Amino acid sequence: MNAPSSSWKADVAERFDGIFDSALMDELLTCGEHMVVPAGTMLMDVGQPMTCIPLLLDGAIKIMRLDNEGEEMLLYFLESGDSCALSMGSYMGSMNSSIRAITEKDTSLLMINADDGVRWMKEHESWSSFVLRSYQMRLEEMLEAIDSLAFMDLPTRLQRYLSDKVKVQGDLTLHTTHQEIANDLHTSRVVVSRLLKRLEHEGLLSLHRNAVEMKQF
Amino acid sequence: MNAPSSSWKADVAERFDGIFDSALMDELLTCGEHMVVPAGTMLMDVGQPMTCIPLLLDGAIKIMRLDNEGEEMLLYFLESGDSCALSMGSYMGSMNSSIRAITEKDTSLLMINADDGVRWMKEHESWSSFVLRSYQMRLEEMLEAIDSLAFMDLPTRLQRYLSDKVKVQGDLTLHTTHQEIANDLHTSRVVVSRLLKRLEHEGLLSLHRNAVEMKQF
DNA sequence: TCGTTTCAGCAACCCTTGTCACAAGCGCTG
DNA sequence: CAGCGCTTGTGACAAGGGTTGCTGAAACGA
Repeated sequence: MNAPSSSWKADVAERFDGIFDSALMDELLTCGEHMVVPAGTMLMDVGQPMTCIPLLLDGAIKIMRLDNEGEEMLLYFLESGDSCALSMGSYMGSMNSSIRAITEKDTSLLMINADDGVRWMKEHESWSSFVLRSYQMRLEEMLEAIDSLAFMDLPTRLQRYLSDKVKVQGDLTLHTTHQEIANDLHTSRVVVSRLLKRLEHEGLLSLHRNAVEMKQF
Repeated sequence: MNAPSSSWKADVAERFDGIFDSALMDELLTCGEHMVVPAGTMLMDVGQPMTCIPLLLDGAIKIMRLDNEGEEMLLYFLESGDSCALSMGSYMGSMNSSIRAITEKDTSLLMINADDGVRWMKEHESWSSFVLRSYQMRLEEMLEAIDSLAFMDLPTRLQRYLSDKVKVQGDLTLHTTHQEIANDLHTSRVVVSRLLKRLEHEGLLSLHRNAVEMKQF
């Protein structure tokens, strides 16, 4: 991320080495548009047309579902090397996003034009194979989201959330507020404060203003 | 379903007309194995290897997720023309099913060997396109499942469930027990009885032994 | 026909989670 | 420094749902 901006091509080559064949790699480098976006940027929102397919080079993206009233709910995180399968929807009938995507960290992306993505499906087997694997991974992450909603109680979900977030952030100290956590878990701030306090008493973490410092996970 | 057993080929032709090109259609008819299974048959279970891809000609299949203790939870129904995207997993690394599939009605299926399915991905664009569209539809059904868990209360979920079931069954009278409904919604029998009673008082349905008769939906 | 099993109704109780109200502390800005 | 907004802590309470135990009725099988 700190290297000169021209180095993203090396990054792509390294990240997708062994996944994309070399012809496709060339196309990626010429057709793809590289961008670096700061944490907290909304990359995509519900109802927006999906004109491009993001490949994640570095950073992390939070994928959320919204209900009619605009209430959020975290689905999963995308990490380096992932792609947002839902944005493949453009290949299909549904042209509009049904989810919201927000960068969780400063993030380096390669944006692929949807038309190119569609064309490559026929031309490059390594691409279609990547897309399918990507769908499969998204499906499995959705299943995990369902598991946690259907089978786990809130304390457990909170711990899972904190662990996931530590892994994604790569930092034991999470710079976030109780309100934000509550939004992601679709519960209320008071409840989160209560549970966090309990975990602090159990010695699993310590609480600070705008920060949760995990001891273990 | 009542026609002579040789007529399934006509059924396939009709069902997938305009979706598969004629060359692929021929392959389907030669490679596919047709089977009719009675309602309540478990077609696939968690942990089983997925060696074939089912195409649904007629009937309906209930797709469920299980937790560690074997507790069930309904994800969605597959209906005529659908395919089980999760069974495409064989194309990817994950060879084992993470879901359970049970026929909801007497069901007519065309089973495709996974190897054939993989081969067709390269050879027939109408196949790869079908597979992708299928993934997309499954993803969207999963999103609905998540919506209902995250955003809806139990009375609402129950009504949705009953409506869905009426649509799938094609019959206003559902031949089921409160216990079964409770399993699908991952709650307890007593709670379902309570809520159904309330709906009966509201005149939305009437209750009988082993049956729920919907008035409207 | 009789005993057994399955299904549904009901009441009482409890736990988890959500809500409301309020207070206190931090940090920023005028 | 005074004032304000944002964040967190806390107690009391309400509601949704899950649990237990028991009952009677319907279906079923010998």
